[in-house]
Amino acid sequence: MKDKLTEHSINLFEKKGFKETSIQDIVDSIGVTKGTFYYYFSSKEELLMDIHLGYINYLIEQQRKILDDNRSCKEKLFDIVYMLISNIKIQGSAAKIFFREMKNLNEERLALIVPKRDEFRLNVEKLLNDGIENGEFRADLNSHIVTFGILGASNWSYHWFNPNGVSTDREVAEIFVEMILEGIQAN
Amino acid sequence: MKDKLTEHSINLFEKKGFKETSIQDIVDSIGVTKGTFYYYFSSKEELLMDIHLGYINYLIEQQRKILDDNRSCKEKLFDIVYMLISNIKIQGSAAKIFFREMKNLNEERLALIVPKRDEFRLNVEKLLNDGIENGEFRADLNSHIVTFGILGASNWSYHWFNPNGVSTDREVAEIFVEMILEGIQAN
DNA sequence: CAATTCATACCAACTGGATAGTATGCAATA
DNA sequence: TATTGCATACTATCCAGTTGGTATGAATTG
Repeated sequence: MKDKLTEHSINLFEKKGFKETSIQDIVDSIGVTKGTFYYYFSSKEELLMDIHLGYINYLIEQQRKILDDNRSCKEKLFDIVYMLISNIKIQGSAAKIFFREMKNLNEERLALIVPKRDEFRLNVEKLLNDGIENGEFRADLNSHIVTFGILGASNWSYHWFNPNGVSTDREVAEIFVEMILEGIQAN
Repeated sequence: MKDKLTEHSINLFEKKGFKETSIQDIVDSIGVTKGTFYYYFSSKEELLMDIHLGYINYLIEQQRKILDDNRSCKEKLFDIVYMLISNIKIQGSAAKIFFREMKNLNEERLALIVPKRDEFRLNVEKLLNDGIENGEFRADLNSHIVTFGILGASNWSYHWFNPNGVSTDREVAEIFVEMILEGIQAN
């Protein structure tokens, strides 16, 4: 029941927003009552925190698997971009909530989320630095800013990417990584 | 007074969110009363619409100026990316509201905003196609998806770019456009 | 084995506070 | 004196969270 509440909440929060979705809306969508909700969650914000943690923890876990692999930096970069885009199929609604509704968490809770978000980004930055050191990437790279660029392109896809559309997640990832690695300039 | 109300609303909406900011909060921040607000706006949503229109119309106008110039596609691409990032100084709060609070507009109003957002994107896509035709950009480019990548990297910057930080808007734009044009791969 | 206790999982009704929007009033100004 | 630019007071509604339950089944005990 707790999972059911969370799943339905994610759908409703995505469509209508956190503040715009009442507990009543959530429990009505399942056919239970508010008592049930407060049996599983102590507050609406705790539910939101669960959603945030579910999203970011999954991403970090997947990233760790990729980084622990014994592959080139280029390949790892592709894997991370691909993972972010393919994750839209799995967690697209949660992604929207994560970036849109973060302001509804109090400072304490934010202090648990923000470092995880930063960790994910800094891992990419480190990957770039490793690639610069081993000669895979250009030596004159500003890895800090470039990381924001790569993650921006990838993360932004939750705004437009349709997992059931004509382009697959893999195609998009390939196009993105080719742009990032080789550029769009004609030779 | 109308501009003052709008400006203060933008600041409050950015910090607390649209639904979380009451009309009372807005008028209190200026020291007037709700009567004043409803003298200038017929509803809270109309104010939000004004903010959305102000943001997107400004972007389209700036983009038009860039595209009408007689410069290369590469230069125009740089100008657009630079414009988007430097715009954070001017309209950063409105940008956050634009992408975060769009769901608070009704269908009629959304139907006026979404085409403008699409227009901006399609203009970039056309710029890429022009560049492909005239040989500035690679012929095998998927301009549709690459456009999403470029705009993603640029737009995402409102999440992290600090106009008063160490990197200037111009530096970020230069790093982004170099990544987009030349790629990060070592030769 | 039968009675009792107890935790689990839910339900229904209510409260207190907040909030968008309205109706009306009033002073300055043009 | 009519309009502009506000202020005041009010209404109707909504909603998070609380309180006090009930049904069920499993474990405990006499």
